[in-house]
Amino acid sequence: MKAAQASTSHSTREPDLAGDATFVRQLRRRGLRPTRTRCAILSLLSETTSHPNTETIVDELNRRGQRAPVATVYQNLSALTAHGLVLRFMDSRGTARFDGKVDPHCHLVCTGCGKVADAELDLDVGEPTPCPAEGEEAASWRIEPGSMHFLGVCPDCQG
Amino acid sequence: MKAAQASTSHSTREPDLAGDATFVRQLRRRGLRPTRTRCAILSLLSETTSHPNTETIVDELNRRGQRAPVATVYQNLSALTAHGLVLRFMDSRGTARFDGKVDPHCHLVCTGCGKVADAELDLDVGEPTPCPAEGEEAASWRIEPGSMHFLGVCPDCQG
DNA sequence: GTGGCTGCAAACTCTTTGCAATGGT
DNA sequence: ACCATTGCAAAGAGTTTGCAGCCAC
Repeated sequence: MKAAQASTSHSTREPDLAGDATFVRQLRRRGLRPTRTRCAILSLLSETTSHPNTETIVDELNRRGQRAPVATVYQNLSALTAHGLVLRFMDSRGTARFDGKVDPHCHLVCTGCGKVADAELDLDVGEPTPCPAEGEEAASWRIEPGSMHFLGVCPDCQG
Repeated sequence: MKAAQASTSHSTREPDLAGDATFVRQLRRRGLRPTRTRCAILSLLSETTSHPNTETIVDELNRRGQRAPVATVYQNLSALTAHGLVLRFMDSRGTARFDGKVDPHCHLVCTGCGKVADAELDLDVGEPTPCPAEGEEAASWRIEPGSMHFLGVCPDCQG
């Protein structure tokens, strides 16, 4: 995963932006400052497929020595979401879940335990056609890639 | 919509179960007692395509003279959901939304304002195939009909 | 140096829980 | 009469907001 670019210029304190140069670049490209917390969040999300919630992300950051208060993590996740670096969606409990994988795929969300699994849909689904229901003109929505979700019951919760 | 069956037997107080016989039957069939609140909720949901949240439902009940405290409405919506009489899902803000239409269709959920629109998908989408990711065996999920959701940006929120 | 970010606390919203009173069968 | 449901209050979880101090540019 490309070793840390080590401490280069400025001060000698701590390996600043302790993160992977890839994340720094991603953040800069979107006009976001590459802070340690953000790099750590991106790094963490790129390594998992478990669609963690905010609490889990905070815990994992702590575990990695990249301690950050909840509010900051919320803010960062909002910023990253708004700039398209991560995908945010709600599980069946109404808790926000995050996904570093932004390319098209879909999610199975368990209505029993809230678990989320990635899924593939073998057919190439085009854009859904909004029903021009009450007042809603047939104007088109901008659908986000990788944003398809199915509610269901996971194997563990069946029975 | 089939006029009320009027007061039949028992007491003469208030038109009890002031609701449509259809809803009474639906509730009984699922083993739920047909209370006024439940009939009113079912009636209300059958008349709208706006996927109201709990607060909106409470307001609408009040407007119809079927006053009920929030907690009761929450409980009833949970019961109705658990028994498959209504569909519950989360909008992009993590607020629960309800849909009286349980037959297969899909939802567009606006990440900007939280609005939800019904949509049709012209192709017959089969079951999604879960990726057997980390620990998750290829065991199959039970997918609920009418539970497909897309995140996107509605016409009003674009620009 | 300046403006964005962090970090801590407090507030807010949505939802659930507990329990006595009421209502449906 | 019995048990589910109501109705009210209070607690709980997740998230947002405010503001002083810090850091990236």
